Amino acid sequence: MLNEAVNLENSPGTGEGPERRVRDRGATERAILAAAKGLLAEEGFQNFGINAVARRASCDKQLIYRYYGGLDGLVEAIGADLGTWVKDRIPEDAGGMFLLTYGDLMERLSLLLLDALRSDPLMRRILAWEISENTEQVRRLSEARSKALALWLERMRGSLAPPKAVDAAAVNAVVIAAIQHLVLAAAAGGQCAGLSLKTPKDWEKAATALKRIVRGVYG
Amino acid sequence: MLNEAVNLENSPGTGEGPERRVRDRGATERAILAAAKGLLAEEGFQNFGINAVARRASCDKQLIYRYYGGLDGLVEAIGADLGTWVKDRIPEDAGGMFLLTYGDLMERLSLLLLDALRSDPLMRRILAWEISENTEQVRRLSEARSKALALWLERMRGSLAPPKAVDAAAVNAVVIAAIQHLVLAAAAGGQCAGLSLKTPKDWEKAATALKRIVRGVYG
DNA sequence: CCCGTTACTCACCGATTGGTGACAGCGGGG
DNA sequence: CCCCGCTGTCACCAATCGGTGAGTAACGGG
Repeated sequence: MLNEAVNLENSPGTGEGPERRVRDRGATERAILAAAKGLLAEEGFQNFGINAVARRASCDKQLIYRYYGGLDGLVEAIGADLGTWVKDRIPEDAGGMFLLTYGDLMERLSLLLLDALRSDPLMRRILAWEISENTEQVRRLSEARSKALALWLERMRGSLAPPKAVDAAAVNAVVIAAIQHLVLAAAAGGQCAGLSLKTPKDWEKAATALKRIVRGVYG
Repeated sequence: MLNEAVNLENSPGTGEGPERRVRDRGATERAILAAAKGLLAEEGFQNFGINAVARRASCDKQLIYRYYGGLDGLVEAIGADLGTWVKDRIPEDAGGMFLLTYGDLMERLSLLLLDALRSDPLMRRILAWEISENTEQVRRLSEARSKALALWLERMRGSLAPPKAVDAAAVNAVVIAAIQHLVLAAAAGGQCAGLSLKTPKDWEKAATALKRIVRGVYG
């Protein structure tokens, strides 16, 4: 019923067939993944859904089901893609790696992580997602992100052992928590606990405080 | 569902059962606000909407529009209600206030804030909401929460001045950021940066690390 | 040439969302 | 008394959501 005006002919001769979609599965898959990552990074997880991704990728949502098995699979693909994050963010020179003390190392790492997160909207959105939801979907993505972070830290740390006097794992977790929350709060509202986080000058202050904290613990 | 027995008399003398409200605007308004707070605290902001609140309050959503002017007004009412948070969370004895140093104070305050947030799901959800969205709605709620926190800190701090050698505002913001993120991550996934945050023993570790950090800065 | 596989599109489904207009029932004031 | 206003209920709207089944168009091997 109501099938009027459905069978319009689109004869190939007249005018131009606007943007002919080429039959290239690989390209389509890549377009979908890119659309998903871009959408998540720019809009956040709130409006992240099958329809929105398909709209952004300019393809039918059916293809998402076919190629990725739905949103879950797509999210998983994003997680897998996060593995490349590490490679992109490791300075290959390893120039600063003649650092002497664990304090030197952690100070440097803290600032590097701060900058890395500040310049990575996708990572931020995933982080915010982790905190706001606890579905299986998010949990798997979270695991991939956590693993990427751990790998990054391990690569950067090298073979320098932490001091035995303090519980370095716990202290580092607290420091990382601070960094992550600062970045998230800044991206969302431009401030955290009364401290403005907008201008480079603001960030200078935050970085100084962070350094002081790390130095206070590790000397 | 099946609201039969609504129009029964509510004579004050009889032992009445479960809280029946009959044409009582005040009670309805309170029920709506309570439903909104409970829903936000338990379910999070993801499924927080007119329909859900009305469902939980067992009333028609039209009343929410009438009495609060929609979700925005309701959220604002929650924000206003947050003012009571401070009063509920200040130990009146002020017993520990013979603290001598700023370091003593900040260590105590950090642990108090950690526990306060750990035991307050509503506050946690609002915090997560702030980080995930940046609508006008959230911004106003965020402001109320931020103000409540600042007031709490001020009341607890008393008249003890911070040392001039460090940028106490920035350092404290970083510490607060760490506390908030630890609590949020724990509530969501039970861990943060590889540090498990489930058992009291886990929290002991985190608290120790936090204390060490504060002491490292403020001596 | 035909024919099957593959890549892709479209129409439709039920459910739920935010939002609005109309209406019923009670109660107090004229 | 009647009437009006307040409280609460219901039906309905358009839009969007995730999800599915059926159909179409290109390609490539025989």
